[in-house]
Amino acid sequence: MSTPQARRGNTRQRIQDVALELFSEQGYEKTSLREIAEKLEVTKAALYYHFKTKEDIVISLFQGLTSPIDELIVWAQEQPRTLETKHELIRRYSESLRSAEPLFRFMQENQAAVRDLSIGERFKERMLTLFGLLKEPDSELSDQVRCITALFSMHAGMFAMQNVEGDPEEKRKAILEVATELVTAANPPNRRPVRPDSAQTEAP
Amino acid sequence: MSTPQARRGNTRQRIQDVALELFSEQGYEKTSLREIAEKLEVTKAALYYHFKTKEDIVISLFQGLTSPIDELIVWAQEQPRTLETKHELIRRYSESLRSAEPLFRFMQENQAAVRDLSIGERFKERMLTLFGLLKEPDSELSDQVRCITALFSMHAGMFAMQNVEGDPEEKRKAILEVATELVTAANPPNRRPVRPDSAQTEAP
Amino acid sequence: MSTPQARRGNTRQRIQDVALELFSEQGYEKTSLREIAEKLEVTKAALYYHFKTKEDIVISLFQGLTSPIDELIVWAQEQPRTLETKHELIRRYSESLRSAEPLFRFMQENQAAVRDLSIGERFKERMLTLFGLLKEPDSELSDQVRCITALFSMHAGMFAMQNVEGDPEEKRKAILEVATELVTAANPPNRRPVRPDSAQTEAP
Amino acid sequence: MSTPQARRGNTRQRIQDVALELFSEQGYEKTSLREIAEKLEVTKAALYYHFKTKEDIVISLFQGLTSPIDELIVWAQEQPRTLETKHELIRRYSESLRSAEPLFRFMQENQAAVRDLSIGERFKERMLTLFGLLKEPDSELSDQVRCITALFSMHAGMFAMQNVEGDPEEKRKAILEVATELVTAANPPNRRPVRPDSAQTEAP
DNA sequence: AATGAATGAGGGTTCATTCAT
DNA sequence: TATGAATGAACCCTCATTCAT
Repeated sequence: MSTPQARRGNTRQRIQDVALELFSEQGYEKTSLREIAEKLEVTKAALYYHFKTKEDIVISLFQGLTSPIDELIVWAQEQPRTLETKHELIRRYSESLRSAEPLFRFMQENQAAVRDLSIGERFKERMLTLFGLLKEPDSELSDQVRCITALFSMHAGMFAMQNVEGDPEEKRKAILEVATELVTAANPPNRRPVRPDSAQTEAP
Repeated sequence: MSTPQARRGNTRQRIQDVALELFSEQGYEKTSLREIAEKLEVTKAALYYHFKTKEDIVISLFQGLTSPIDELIVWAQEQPRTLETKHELIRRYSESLRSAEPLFRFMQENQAAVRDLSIGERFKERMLTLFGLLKEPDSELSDQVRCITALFSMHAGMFAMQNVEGDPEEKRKAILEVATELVTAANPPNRRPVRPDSAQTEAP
Repeated sequence: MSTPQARRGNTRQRIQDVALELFSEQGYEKTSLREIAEKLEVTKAALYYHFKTKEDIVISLFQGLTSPIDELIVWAQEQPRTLETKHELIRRYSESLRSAEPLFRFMQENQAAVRDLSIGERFKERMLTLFGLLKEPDSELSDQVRCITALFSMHAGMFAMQNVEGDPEEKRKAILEVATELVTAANPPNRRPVRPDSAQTEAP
Repeated sequence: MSTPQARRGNTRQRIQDVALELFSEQGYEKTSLREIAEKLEVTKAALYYHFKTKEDIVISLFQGLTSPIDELIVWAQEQPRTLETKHELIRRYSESLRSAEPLFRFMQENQAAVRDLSIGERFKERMLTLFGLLKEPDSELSDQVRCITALFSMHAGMFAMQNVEGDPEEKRKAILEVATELVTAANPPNRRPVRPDSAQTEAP
């Protein structure tokens, strides 16, 4: 399974795999490059052939994740700001997260470490943008909470439910369902008509 | 305000304050005892006079938090398992958290570090117990998600909303409101009639 | 057995007892004052009320031992330099050691530590003096070995024989017996003239 | 002689040399890795490249010694249990020790430290095995003392006689001579024939 | 594509010791 | 006759990183 021959040429990938595994198991700070190297049966120096720094490994891990999200954001910005769009937004988001579960677990559990890791700031921006796309500009506090909770539950959901029995895909659907409800509740249909400060009579 | 004389006798407290501040600002692993000591203008060794290990400092930080929660759990277990009880449960829980916000930020952002910190396991148990008190024994996946999300939103809520403007106390209320809704939705009134173990024929 | 009342006034003694116990059990360097203090249920500072330094404790431990040996040396120097005197010397020496066994175990097992402990040099002198009293001035190498071995076996004997079953007092006698033989052999009465093993009739 | 270039490739060896030197000069506990590193003009971290722990250095020092002794033990167990075998045993043992003098000085003077150093227990076993090979199964206490003394004198002998003038090789021979005598005396010729553990009618 | 050897900075922790009270 | 609080120095050890080969 990991004979020297089989390792030819895919060391970079293997480093990423092991790194993600250990990072999300033990945390970023507690995982040393020595540990990663040992598990791969290579030298620490070999890691430095493939990655410039420890942080670089993390960055590379996120590379497959950020562009899908960026595309999603672009897509959403092009759509009309309807409830349907929002529903579709989180549906697609949920989809994106499916393959990235360990990455999110890692991020969720290592926020303190990730925060000053350059990826941190970038990610926060995305979150705020998504948040902005979900909530109405002047919505009430509680509606904002609903939107944030919707996003968070999708991030944290999967591994927060490790103790709950059930098929992973079923869980994901359940989480999406709740998130959708929250978004729905955060966008009351009859709100804008009544709002006095800008007679947005979007009546049919 | 910080003359050597004025510091007599409250060093332990001051260590805890600075530690919590730095831990939740920079993360547990990235905060060194040297740093804490320097900020206090004492020696590292002085910290060791007051606390046996670095972990011991963390444990002491949680000491004021665990017992209120334990009491809350005991209280809830003595109440009838009604929706009102559940509402009151999270209302009280929200109250408990008010003073413990930095502690929760710390825990939320350092899960990886906290996990093998002895406090981690204990805390997880509490969460599972609370979860068990909120959800009905045989509730559907989506209802379980609602309960977990309710709990999580209360933990993460405050600092997840740092970018949202508004009075902290207002935010807390908004969060509580959403959490309450989630719990309500997770406990559909027409479910209980069917439950066999206690013919609660709550007529339609 | 160690009520606060019973401890009145004899703390100094108790420190010495515990110190000797721990020193010879774990070694001098590995035994910290904290450990001693904890076992006594006093503070480290209390030790410093009774002893100026850690080394001072050791010195005090040897105080009961050095004078008997000094007296023994004085006595021996006043006697005629006969074999009988030498026998009596080691007999009395053996007697002195009986009560000082833990002390010798400590010294034997912590030579490296004791060496630069001021007591070390002083003790070495005594040993050399005793050695000088046992051997004849111009004796052969092998006879010098016999004398040194006699002394050493008395020091190391007791705890070197911990694995051998038997009554401690019996052991001491056995050791003394062997030591006596060694001294006898090192002091052949008719030495140079007659040595038997190779009719070296070095007659004048 | 110690240019960076000349040092390449033999650092491990140099660490061992300096370590043994310092350990036996100052004691194990009192010798810090900083000291060793400084004397070698490398960093402490360099030591850790070559040895996993401080204890590991000690273990490596003993590696050249234990196998000769083990072989010696095996050899002796294959021989008939005669006096000649015993003589040859200690003769060979003495030979083994010749090159290991500093090591034995170290061990002898740091027993307390070595005792819980993993090497300690292993070494003690060897000693007991050798002891068992020298003494007769049911020999008297005094004979057991003779055997133990024989062994000990060979260990301690060399550096116990540092103050005695004479050629080292001559000293070794003298020590071996005395040890041989002790073993001889511990194995009385007329004991075995008669031994039915009682009625030892040792004819005149 | 990788290694062997090393470094500098810093980690948490422990020590003997001091001194005002 | 002790203690509470603190210190400075040192400890062993680990880390991410470098660089010649």
